[in-house]
Amino acid sequence: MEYSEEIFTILKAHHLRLTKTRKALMALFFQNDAPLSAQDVLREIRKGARTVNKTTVYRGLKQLQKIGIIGTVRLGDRKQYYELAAREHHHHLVCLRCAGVEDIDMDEQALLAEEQRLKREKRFTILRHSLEFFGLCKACN
Amino acid sequence: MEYSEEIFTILKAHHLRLTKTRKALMALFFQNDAPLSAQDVLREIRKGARTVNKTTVYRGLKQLQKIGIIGTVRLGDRKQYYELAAREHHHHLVCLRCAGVEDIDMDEQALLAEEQRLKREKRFTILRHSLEFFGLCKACN
DNA sequence: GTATATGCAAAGAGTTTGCAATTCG
DNA sequence: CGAATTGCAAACTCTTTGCATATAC
Repeated sequence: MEYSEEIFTILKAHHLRLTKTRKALMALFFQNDAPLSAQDVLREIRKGARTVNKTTVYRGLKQLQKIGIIGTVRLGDRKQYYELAAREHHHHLVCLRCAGVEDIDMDEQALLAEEQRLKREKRFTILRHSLEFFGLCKACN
Repeated sequence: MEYSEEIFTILKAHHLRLTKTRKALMALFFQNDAPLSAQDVLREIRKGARTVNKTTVYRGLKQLQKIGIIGTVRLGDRKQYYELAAREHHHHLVCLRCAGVEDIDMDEQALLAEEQRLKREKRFTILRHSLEFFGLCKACN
């Protein structure tokens, strides 16, 4: 998905307008790989000489999530983090010291097999999983 | 670890008294396999005709965690959940409909291999990981 | 012009802190 | 007795809601 036509179409389909705030949000997520919290988003947008209210940001994030443009991740603290949903499924490496986050791609064979087993043995239908690694990054080590 | 001598020794080593609240907390965790939130704990203790203040519960949970008797888990909402730390490492199956939680044990070969890779390729020291599955349980299916 | 967006203040959930009163050992 | 524990109220973080005003289409 690229930031322009397609996004615009999705918004229109949901009767959402292409406002300045929404544009700023999009730009942020298309520039950033790391998951962003509402606070992160606020801070970043404010750097760009725009004043935005936190309520607006919270509402904007929720709407983009609802229409499937961004998705949420939990990284061990009480915050909710957001990242582009179009990106392929991946997990995160969270540094416990500097709080930095790195994306990682890994072979999910084993996890998928496990999900099959759970389906078979416990009759539990798995819809998604969350897997994050915590530790110390290269710099903090 | 069993609920009695050893626990008592650990408490004493940390200058913690064996109070009624602490006893109630222990009993709960030794009876329950599912991770409990502070609210859960409050509700359960109150069932037993004891009145406990939520502050006391929050403080109690934190202390037991600090001395290593219980550990924390995140299950996708904003709450913190606790469970006995002595139990072997495991993961959870969370039902998105009834919010029920089941423990699961699985072969972690693949995850450990992945952690080795991260250590090698990214110089990231993994201290722990969190893996939870979300979906619909047998009853809610 | 009208439906959607925004800002502001206030409220809500979960959790923590300060302080005086209480209890364990 | 003295240190550890409790309860209560208040504060704090993250997030949501209500309502009047502003803006996109």
